[in-house]
Amino acid sequence: MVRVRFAPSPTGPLHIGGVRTCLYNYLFAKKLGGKLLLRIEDTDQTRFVPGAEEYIVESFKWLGITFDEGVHVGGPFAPYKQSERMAMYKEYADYLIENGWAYYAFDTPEELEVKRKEAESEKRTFQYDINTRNSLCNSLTLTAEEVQERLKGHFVVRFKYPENLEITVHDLIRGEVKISSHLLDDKVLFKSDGLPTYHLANVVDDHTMEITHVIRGEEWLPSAPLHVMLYQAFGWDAPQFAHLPLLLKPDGNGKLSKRDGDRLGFPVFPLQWTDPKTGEISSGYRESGYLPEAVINMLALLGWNPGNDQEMMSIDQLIQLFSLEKVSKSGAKFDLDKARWFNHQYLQMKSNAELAEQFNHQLIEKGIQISLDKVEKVVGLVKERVHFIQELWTQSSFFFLQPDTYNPDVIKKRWKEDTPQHLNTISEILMSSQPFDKAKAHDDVMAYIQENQINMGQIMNCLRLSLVGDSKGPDLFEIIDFLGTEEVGKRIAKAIQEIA
RNA sequence: GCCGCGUUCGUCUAGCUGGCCCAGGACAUCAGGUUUUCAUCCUGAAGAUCAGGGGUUCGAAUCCCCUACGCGGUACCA
Repeated sequence: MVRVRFAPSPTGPLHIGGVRTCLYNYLFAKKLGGKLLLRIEDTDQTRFVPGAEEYIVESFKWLGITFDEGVHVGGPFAPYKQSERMAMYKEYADYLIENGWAYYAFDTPEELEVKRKEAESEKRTFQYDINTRNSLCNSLTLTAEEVQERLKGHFVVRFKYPENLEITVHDLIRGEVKISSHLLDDKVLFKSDGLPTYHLANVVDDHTMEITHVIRGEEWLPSAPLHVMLYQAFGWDAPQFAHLPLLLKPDGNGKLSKRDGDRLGFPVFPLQWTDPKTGEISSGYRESGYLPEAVINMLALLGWNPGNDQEMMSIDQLIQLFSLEKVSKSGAKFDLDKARWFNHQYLQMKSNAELAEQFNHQLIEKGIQISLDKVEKVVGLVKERVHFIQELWTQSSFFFLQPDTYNPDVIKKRWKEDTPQHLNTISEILMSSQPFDKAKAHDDVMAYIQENQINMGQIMNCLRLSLVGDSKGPDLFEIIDFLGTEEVGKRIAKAIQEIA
């Protein structure tokens, strides 16, 4: 049974890269009939941000990614929050020490900082490792009595890499990654605050929760050898590893960050987030009008592809087609235009009724009360030109409100001296068409234009300008039909008055 | 600095077991067409000497080596 996990730390809003990591875990699990669990890695209490955990849960709820086990749904391996599993980590750290896989270290952060500075000034780098641990303050160099004494104060537990060992990580995406134990530093496994670091907690939890595949970001690749060694030290079978390529910023290189989103004007987070400390607001995909299925589809293709030319894929299709072998090795730059395009595609697939219902909320907020089937009618008329739900309003406001400005460029280009006269006549023609009939109105107006040999482009654009305020929008007679002849008459009169 | 990972059109990528690739698709771009307008849509074009250099081979984007560049890591953070 395949069991995978997504294990974020609650240090703020969930980054879109994290969302993708979780998506791949989800697709992988679903494809293989396995389980996905959500574990909260909150071993660093100094970085805890209130609300972050709830944010994470809500984000996946919005996206439709469900978990089989986790903090919010429970499960047979509860608790799924590391701060609630504290007691067990100490035992595992002790086990490592007893078996010679780890040691106590008493050097203070300040002392180590001094060492680093020293080394730096000599163009060297200081590392707590095989080469230096025997000259530092730890249970390897101190007598048993001294160690006992020091254990009453602050201490950390460090991993003790064996000498002359080549460590191999088998990565499902990258193949074998090898490194010598002499190059690795003796990572802290257990901090002086009594909590484990990620490295220990992650390995212990993954094992006890029976995780079979660890699918995570590439930034973890350098510490994967440690994790492999930890499994070995405990005598456990290691899960399979797969390190995903990074999500890069759209311009230049480097990891996509919150700053890039602010700078380039696109969301880096699934949901809008308000920083509880500074009150700073970061935009989210949901609030920006993205459809969850579009975000999923777009994200899935950033670092993976089905091996053919298919791009539009529902979540079920993604599950069917997904495989880690097709995940690419290099980082993917975020493409805002492609994201827009996906949203447009998915928006077109929504029914008019569904969009109308959402759009109606916006209308009500703007103080516009109108029957739902009328809203639906408008939605049907403008949907195809809209990329985001919010644009429904900018593309259709003239259906509900009289224009209060008229595009000066259009006036300049199309509005002639005899325009008011023609518009008035057209207004009358439309009025006389009772009951109103779209097709007949169209024919009548065309006939008028023909008879009087008026430039059609000119008069039609002026008519449009009067009703819409600009040279945009769907079929004019659809607009007229929706507005009703009385309203059309009013708007023509108003336009003539204001433009003249 | 050291270690690791990576490098095909502007972007996401196809290409994985060498010949069907003078490299295919999509987004973006440009040009036409549709439309009374704008947008959508349709058609087409342009766009990568496969990072560079060496090999191996009858033949390499595909295999090997070197270099360059980029990124990641190098915390008592995850």
